[in-house]
Amino acid sequence: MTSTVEKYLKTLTLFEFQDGNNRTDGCTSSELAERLAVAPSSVNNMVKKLQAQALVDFEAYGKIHLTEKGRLLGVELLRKNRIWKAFLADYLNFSWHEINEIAEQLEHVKSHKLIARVEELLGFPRFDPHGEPIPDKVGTILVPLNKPLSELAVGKEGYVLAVKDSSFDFLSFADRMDLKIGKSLKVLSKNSYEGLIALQTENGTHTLTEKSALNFLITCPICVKGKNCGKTSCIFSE
Amino acid sequence: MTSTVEKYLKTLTLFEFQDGNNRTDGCTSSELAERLAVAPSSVNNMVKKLQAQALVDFEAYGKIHLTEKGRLLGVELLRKNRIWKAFLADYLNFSWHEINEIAEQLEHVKSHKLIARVEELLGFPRFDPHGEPIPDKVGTILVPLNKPLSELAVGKEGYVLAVKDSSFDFLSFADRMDLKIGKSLKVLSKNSYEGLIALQTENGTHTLTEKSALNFLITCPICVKGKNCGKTSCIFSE
DNA sequence: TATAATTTTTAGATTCATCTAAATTATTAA
DNA sequence: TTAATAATTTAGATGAATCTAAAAATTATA
Repeated sequence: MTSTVEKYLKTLTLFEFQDGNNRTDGCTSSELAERLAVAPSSVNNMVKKLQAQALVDFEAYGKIHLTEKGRLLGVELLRKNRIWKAFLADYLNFSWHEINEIAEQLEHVKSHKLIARVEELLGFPRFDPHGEPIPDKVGTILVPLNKPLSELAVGKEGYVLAVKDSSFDFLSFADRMDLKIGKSLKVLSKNSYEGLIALQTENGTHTLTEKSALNFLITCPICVKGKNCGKTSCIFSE
Repeated sequence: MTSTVEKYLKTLTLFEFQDGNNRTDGCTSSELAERLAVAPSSVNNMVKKLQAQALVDFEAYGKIHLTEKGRLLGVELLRKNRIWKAFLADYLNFSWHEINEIAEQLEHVKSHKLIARVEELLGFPRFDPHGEPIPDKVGTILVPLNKPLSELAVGKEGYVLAVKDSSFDFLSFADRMDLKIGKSLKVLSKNSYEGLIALQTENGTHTLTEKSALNFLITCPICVKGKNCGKTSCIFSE
């Protein structure tokens, strides 16, 4: 198993869990090619090899689907990636936007024991610093309830569970507004004509566009655990 | 800079600092080939490429020498390797003989900031868990005073600075006698006819052959810092 | 010093992952 | 339904790092 193969499997797994939901309709060669920043013909080439190892299902001109074997390996990579991210943030004080590049290298280190020990050191976290769920050892991914910030009504309160854009510019922007994972917020007002949302964060008040707001996934500290908080300010009430 | 190139540079650097001394007579292709577990022709091929990048000096049928540029890169790899080893031992409780394989993967992760942060987390250690010196950021390697255990007279006391054999069997054997890095010992008696040495360790008393004793490098906790302890039981006195 | 043994180098092949450019198949729109 | 457009696949090439087997050079031995 080369680390290139690992990269393909991880990316395919991310496609399956896009938007927190299981997606079974697979992905196309060109979608995969774009995500991997590689030519479509390279994907085509590699997918044939993956098929020969029973890691994907594929037929000419069709969609690419992970097999159960491929999915398990892909989820394991996702697990490694997110545990390392948590380590970089918690133990080495890396900021949000510096983490991705390093974690992508660390995830390819081959040692089950290593990742288990790091996980233990961190106290078995369930989410990485971007708010993404960390799969457990048997490959189960717990996807918590959430809503994009853009759908929150005025007066609703919650905290940031995850962000969907991981570009440097976006993460810096989020940093400035103090909209980091775990930070709480309240919707102060909405201007639906202009598509602007005013927020109270732990930092102060900020205004952002609906388009950016789409990239923040919000949840409720009680409801996310499977309970029901019953508050009217809860983003899941009504 | 591929990680294969890094492996070559690191191994060449280890040749230069063999036995704690600077060795300037270079190494041959076949020596390098053996250490890297690769065919001599592969080395020959690669050395030409390294030369094209001014990382080594080499001419046909001659010895391989690192250039200053190559040496600096090699020492940096050594530095990374040893900092990771310290991390694996101190933070993740890996045992002595499990560390090598994992550190060899971690050392190729590309991020100066990462290794600097890990070093900081560990409190800027000067030696790795095998007792090998950790080069500093400018590539200086501090080689502490030491003597092989086999040269210690009866009554001398010291502690284990490093071990020279890193085979699984040897390290397990050392573990059993509690002759780990940093552990103290005293020479109780010597049977020079049979070549046996009796020791008091933190663990109890043990007997080992002169041949094994050659693989333990011993030092004095005071003298190693450049001072002079003055005790008669010091391994550097008389 | 000539010959044998060893070491080093060359030559050519292989595997992995990628590319470009051309050919093929699928999809969309007129 | 046919032509235009887009996506996918094939074919052939490239670069990295390796290998084996044969040739050349060096070193050791008789």
